[in-house]
Amino acid sequence: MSRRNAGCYAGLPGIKATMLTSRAKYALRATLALAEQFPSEGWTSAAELAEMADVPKKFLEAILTQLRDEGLVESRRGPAGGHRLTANPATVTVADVIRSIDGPLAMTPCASATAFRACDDCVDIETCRLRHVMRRARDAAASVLENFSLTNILAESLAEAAPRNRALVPPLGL
Amino acid sequence: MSRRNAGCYAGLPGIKATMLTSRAKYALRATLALAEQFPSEGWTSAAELAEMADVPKKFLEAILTQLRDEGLVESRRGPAGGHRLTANPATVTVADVIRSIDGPLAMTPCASATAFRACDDCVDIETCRLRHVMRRARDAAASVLENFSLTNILAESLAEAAPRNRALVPPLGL
DNA sequence: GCGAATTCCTAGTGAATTAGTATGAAATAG
DNA sequence: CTATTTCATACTAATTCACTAGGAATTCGC
Repeated sequence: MSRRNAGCYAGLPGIKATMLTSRAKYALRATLALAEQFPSEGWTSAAELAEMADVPKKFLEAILTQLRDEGLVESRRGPAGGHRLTANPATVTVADVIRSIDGPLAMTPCASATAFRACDDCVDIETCRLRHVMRRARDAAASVLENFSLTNILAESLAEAAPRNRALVPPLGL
Repeated sequence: MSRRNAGCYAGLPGIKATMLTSRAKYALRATLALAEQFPSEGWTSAAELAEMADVPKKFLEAILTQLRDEGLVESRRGPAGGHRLTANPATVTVADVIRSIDGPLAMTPCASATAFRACDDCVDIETCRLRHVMRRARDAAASVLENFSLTNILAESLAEAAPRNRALVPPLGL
């Protein structure tokens, strides 16, 4: 099988990026699909979600397990079982989902707010000249990702569908 | 040999991040070292740089070649040969260096300003609900990384050394 | 031109990660 | 009891990462 995320910047030979993994992208699509179902009392099966989010079913199962381990979703076995968000999607941010799957947002461990530690090759963290920039870059990205909830995203795509209501685009909260 | 960047978030089992590669971190340390030499007429050898930036010499050679291909440094062979920045370090940003080595800053190709394209698994880029957030996150990070020049970083670490002069911390330019 | 210092080029290596798939056990609704 | 679902473990093939090795090309001082 060909891998869908392979060589994601493939047009530019040799150039690749520190990107989101497929897992994380799929997790975002899946949690978004779950957010649409919220707060129905029922459960959405992995098969349905795979269809909705266009993610390989078996792979999605693994991703949902991880999301469950991280506390973002809960699941139930058996017929009529499935998955659902544990919390109101208005309180679940894009940052939450990404962190659950791909780990910290920062580009270096020493710039992480949630999982700070020195880089393995760090000579002296006190005199490191890169930490501050990396921290500010992380903070800037985090302030966006932490202020977009799943509900925000849903609302934004609705606003998109009804272009008259452009003013409804949610505030950034920078 | 043990790898210095291996398992960079290792404390947290299973959790890893979309981080800077060692290459990019090393490239930053090396260009910073080169910025300190600027604008001396001479050339700094890879061996010296490896020492200054604490990077394995042979690996640094490969990194410098890449930086040269990207136009950030120029080199000269022979005794008294070496490398130097092609431009004033005040005009070279952290974003430039990262992009030269790790590629675009965006976490998805569809959110890239410099290398935009649809994700390989993109169903329909028009209705994609994630592109906008990812783009804003990229923009936020880029506005930091593109406004820190090598000279800025050097100046900041100087300000650090002389804590009386806190006001000298360079403006962010957000 | 000679020798030494340096970059430059082509390969290669071992480990880790990624993007999945396969198989079957455990739970649960009816 | 049975069908449906999650859950756990294990597996694979491709790719990437962090390097290293070895030697060719270039250039300087003499």
